[in-house]
Amino acid sequence: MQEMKFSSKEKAIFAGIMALIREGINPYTIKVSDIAKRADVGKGTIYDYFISKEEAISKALLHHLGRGLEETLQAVEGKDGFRDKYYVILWILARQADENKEQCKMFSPLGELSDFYEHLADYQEYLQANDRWVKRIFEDVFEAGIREGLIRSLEDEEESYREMAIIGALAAFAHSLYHPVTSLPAETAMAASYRILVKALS
Amino acid sequence: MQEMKFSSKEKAIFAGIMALIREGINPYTIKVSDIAKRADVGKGTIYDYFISKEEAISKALLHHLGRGLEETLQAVEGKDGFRDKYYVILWILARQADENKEQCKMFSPLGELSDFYEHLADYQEYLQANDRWVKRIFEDVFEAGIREGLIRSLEDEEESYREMAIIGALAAFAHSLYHPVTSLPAETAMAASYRILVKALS
Amino acid sequence: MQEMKFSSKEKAIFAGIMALIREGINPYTIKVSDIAKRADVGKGTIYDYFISKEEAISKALLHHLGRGLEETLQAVEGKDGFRDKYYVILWILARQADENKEQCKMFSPLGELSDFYEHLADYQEYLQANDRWVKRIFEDVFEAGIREGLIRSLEDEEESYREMAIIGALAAFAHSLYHPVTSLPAETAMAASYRILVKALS
Amino acid sequence: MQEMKFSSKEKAIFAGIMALIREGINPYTIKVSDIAKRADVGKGTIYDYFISKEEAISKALLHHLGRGLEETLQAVEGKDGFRDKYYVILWILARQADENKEQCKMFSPLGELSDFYEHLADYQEYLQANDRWVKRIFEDVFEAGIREGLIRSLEDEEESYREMAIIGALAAFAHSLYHPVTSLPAETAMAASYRILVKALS
DNA sequence: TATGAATGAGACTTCATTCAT
DNA sequence: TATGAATGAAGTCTCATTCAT
Repeated sequence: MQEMKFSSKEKAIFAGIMALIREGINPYTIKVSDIAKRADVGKGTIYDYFISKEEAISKALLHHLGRGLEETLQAVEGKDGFRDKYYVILWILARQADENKEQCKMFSPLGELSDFYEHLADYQEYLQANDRWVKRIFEDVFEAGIREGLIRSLEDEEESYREMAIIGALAAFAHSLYHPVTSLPAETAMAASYRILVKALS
Repeated sequence: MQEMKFSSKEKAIFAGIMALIREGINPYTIKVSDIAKRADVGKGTIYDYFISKEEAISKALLHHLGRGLEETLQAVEGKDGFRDKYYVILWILARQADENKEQCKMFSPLGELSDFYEHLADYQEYLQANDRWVKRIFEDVFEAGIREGLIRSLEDEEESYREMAIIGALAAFAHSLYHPVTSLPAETAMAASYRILVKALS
Repeated sequence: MQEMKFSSKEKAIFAGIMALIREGINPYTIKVSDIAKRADVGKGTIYDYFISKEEAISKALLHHLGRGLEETLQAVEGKDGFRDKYYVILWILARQADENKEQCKMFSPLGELSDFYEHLADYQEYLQANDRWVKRIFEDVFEAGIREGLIRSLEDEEESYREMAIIGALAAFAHSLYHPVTSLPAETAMAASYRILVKALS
Repeated sequence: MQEMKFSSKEKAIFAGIMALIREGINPYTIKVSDIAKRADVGKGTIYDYFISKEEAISKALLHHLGRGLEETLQAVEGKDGFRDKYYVILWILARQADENKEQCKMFSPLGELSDFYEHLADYQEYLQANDRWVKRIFEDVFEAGIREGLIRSLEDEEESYREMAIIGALAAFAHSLYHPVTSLPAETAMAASYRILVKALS
């Protein structure tokens, strides 16, 4: 997955698409001409590298997701304690909430853009690759928690419980970021999310 | 809010839109002609009641959401214990996961359809109405939990913590429903969700 | 075939297409927007009646052909003697050479536009209908010739010879009309064509 | 005419174009990239030798036509009697009907591809060159016929009659080759064509 | 009030042509 | 000289919206 390199044009197109999304344009309403303008390539060039607009957007999204998760893992590994590792994820989520909304999807129950991804021949492959990143991120966090005695070491059959707990804790935080009515200070929401996680796993 | 009644044509249009979405058509790709066919009305009629396709879909979605939340509240009130009340919500989520994916959004951190809602003049009004439903559902559940001593009565400033906890617990369950790779038995996932909630709030 | 009536829009589109062709625009290079402009209808209207540009042009051509052949038959039946009947066809060909080039195709060895027609589901049906018109025209001419003793009555197996003879005689005339280098007075070419026919069949 | 030599690239391009046409691709829908692929040259190379796609196709077609006519003349000259000379042309037409449809155009009343040729600066020159070939072919046939007393020697003013007769006889045969409904054995059609010619000219 | 035939702006995509290498 | 990656003009077709009935 990581080995597959992209040409400079492909990378420019990906960057253009993500720039558009970051500006708040809905992936479903992006126009080819916008992508071309943003990526500073001709419209035809997009079709030299992708067979359709959908494929270009799907691949851009998935690629971005993969890169984001990879960076998240590095950030988590770069921290030492359980709390710091978890907070790193929360900060990344918070930053992404400002910039765009895609990254969060990985931790979210909803794959709203699946319609897009389904256009993709290697959809499942991509998705599994991303799942592997998520797994590694979670494992790194859990190991620290267990080492520090903050969370209990669970038997095998409860592995899925642990995963649900961290997803829930992250989703609760993400909800506070995205939900327009509630406006909670980021620190308070982070503390609450961390508390949910620790209590659920202790 | 409840007072605003809809004409039979409006209701037919709402029903047509929701039928389409339930069939798996993405709200962004619904065509006016599809709605008209589904609702068994002329295309022009839609513009007699809504100023644009976006408004029709937005209102249909929000109306559906409101009705769903109202029914959820009734179902929750119809149950007696904390556990049963919470499980009723989980079962409703599970059913909706089969039928469509919209309802869940309310509990989800992501308002993926916000582009649609934003076209709506009375967007905030609608949203707040739905939030009020959610609040009432959660309160009913929490009261039972406190009565039964299963969850602690929290001070005011921690109200948002309690809300985040239930949102997280529900989101964790919803994630297990929607995420294609994990396939956990519904009962196991429900038990896990309930456990997360109780631990977080005890 | 003849029973199929066309709506006023369809007829307008047919007329627009034929007007374009009569102006010398090659059927392969006609643009949808040109047709729409010529027919004074919206571009979209064309797709309400035909599934593609190709279908619209094919049907226009075939319809025009059918109408032309029908009129030719009537003109031939309206004349009395063998010579006059045949000359009517020649005059029609001469007129059409001025106006457009399609009609002649029926009498011509080449169905150059067959690429178009092949897009048509009911291509064969149309073609056979036109062939039937051609047959009836030829029969009417031949009967007069036999009555007048100008051409021999042929046995059955030689029916195809007779048909080839008249096609050849007509094609020879048509060639003189279209071939840019030879410029023969129309009357001379007609006399020659008639002479070829009579000699071949006597 | 013969003196104009073509470079190997030009000949490769001509061959590529004719290969495409022989495969049944309509000259109007040929793509430059197809030509390049077929001719095994770069797309840019085509523009080093021709100013446009149209010119390349036109010249390929005309060149092919000229070569075909040249070969036809040689074949006709290679035969001895009137009948054999004429039949050689018929066999060539029959073979070409299998392979492609272009060659026949010369003998046909219709220059359907004239739109192409008109793009050509030296269109008239080309056309006249081909006409000269056709004339020489016909003359060779006629001389034999006169020598054998099968056809009458005509006065000057009737030269065009003789030409029309042979064109008509050939067109009648070509029609039987191309018209999809009639399916006459080749030999029968050839005999009929020959009979038309002899009767017309006796 | 209700309709759906008609519209045309604008989307996606193709492909002839260019030009840096 | 030869190439083919890149371009963008221009094509086909869709579909939200209008309006005469």
